[in-house]
Amino acid sequence: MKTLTKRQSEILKFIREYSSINGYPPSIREIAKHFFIKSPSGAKKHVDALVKKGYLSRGRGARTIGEERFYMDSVKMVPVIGKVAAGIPILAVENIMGEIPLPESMAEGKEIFILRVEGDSMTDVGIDSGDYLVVRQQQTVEQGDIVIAIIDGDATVKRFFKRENTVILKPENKNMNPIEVKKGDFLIAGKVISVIKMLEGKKIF
Amino acid sequence: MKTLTKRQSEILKFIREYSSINGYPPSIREIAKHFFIKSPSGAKKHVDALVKKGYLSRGRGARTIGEERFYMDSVKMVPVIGKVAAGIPILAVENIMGEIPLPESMAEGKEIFILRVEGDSMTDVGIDSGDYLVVRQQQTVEQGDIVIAIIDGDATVKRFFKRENTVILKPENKNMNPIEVKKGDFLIAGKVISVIKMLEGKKIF
DNA sequence: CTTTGTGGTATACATTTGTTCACCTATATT
DNA sequence: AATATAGGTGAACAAATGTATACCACAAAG
Repeated sequence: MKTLTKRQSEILKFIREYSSINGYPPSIREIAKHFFIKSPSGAKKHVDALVKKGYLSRGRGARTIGEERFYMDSVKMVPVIGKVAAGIPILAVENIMGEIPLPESMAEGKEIFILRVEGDSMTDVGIDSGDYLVVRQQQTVEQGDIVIAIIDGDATVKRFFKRENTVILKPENKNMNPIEVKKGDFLIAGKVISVIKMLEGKKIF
Repeated sequence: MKTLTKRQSEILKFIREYSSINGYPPSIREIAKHFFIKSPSGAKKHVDALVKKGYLSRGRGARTIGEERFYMDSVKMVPVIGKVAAGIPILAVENIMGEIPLPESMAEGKEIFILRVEGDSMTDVGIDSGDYLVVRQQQTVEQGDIVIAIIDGDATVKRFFKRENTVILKPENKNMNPIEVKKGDFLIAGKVISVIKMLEGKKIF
């Protein structure tokens, strides 16, 4: 990647910060204003230079500065699900808070999403409140799998056991008791395939 | 959060996909064009509705549709460290097995690396053999931090406690005893900032 | 029955924004 | 000395974009 002048790198930094805060990039004139450049063409030259050097891309109309992000093909963008709204499918836009990149090896399969854990139902297997779960959406799970079950519109993490006519959803926490539910009274949203713990208390979003 | 009509949710989805691909949001007219709506005001009404319901925000000029609480994390490549070779700095090329992409929010800071856990010294806090640790390289750690300590060239995970002239490295496992080491007999390679558990037994490499 | 929300067409207009051109000043390179 | 790159000013213009208004139709809620 070609090197940038001090000024160019200041301007790239501003564009990134602005985009991150607002969700859309600055206009040429806004860049000029921020750096006290009195003419739009002054700012435009910097943007042109950054495009030429491969740091930015441009579209046609107004305010179309894009950041050139070239992900390797091993990167997969995975949606992060917020509060699950009752009745709405878990992967509906209403539930998606954002997307984060994960390596393919952590997110193999088609319908992968991430959920934030609330509650202490699985502390005995190292899944604590605030942790993030990588979940593969699937209806059929196997004996003993850790699953996301939706009961009364609420998403819960439990270990799955099948009985003859019912299903046992067992919390991995000595202080909590397993729940026995009939088929039809719950939905399996998917299987937990990995757990991400943020030890410094940070949130992904 | 208020529910969306089918149409509104289609349009929100389009705006997110467009923004994710281009780095800037679509214009009102581009939305109209995509959905074969023949008048810009037709599309504008949908955007207005999405703003009113709290899913979008707007700025002043052209192409200023912002996404309320929608985040796209950027990618950071993080090296995965294999067996730590005695005497060689942990981040030396000899120790690096490969790199995986992680979101910035999981890998904040300069010198981040990933280690695979071997052994059961931290099972009581949910860190099991085979898990991956995201570690920030730093010499100074605080009371109670989970750290990577190098003793006799071997990397081990322990909880760190400082005494007057020694340091206690405590395994979080009821069956194991804390080790007391003198300053100089060990090295702090870094602090564990997050844990990744692969439940299906897969390896990152 | 009236109101509200949804979803749309059509037209006109104001504003923002991008772009170009001419010209200026440095600094570094050939 | 000539040339390229970086950084900038100023004015004029073209294009893209947002907005307002009027009007239509349908469905749900009061």
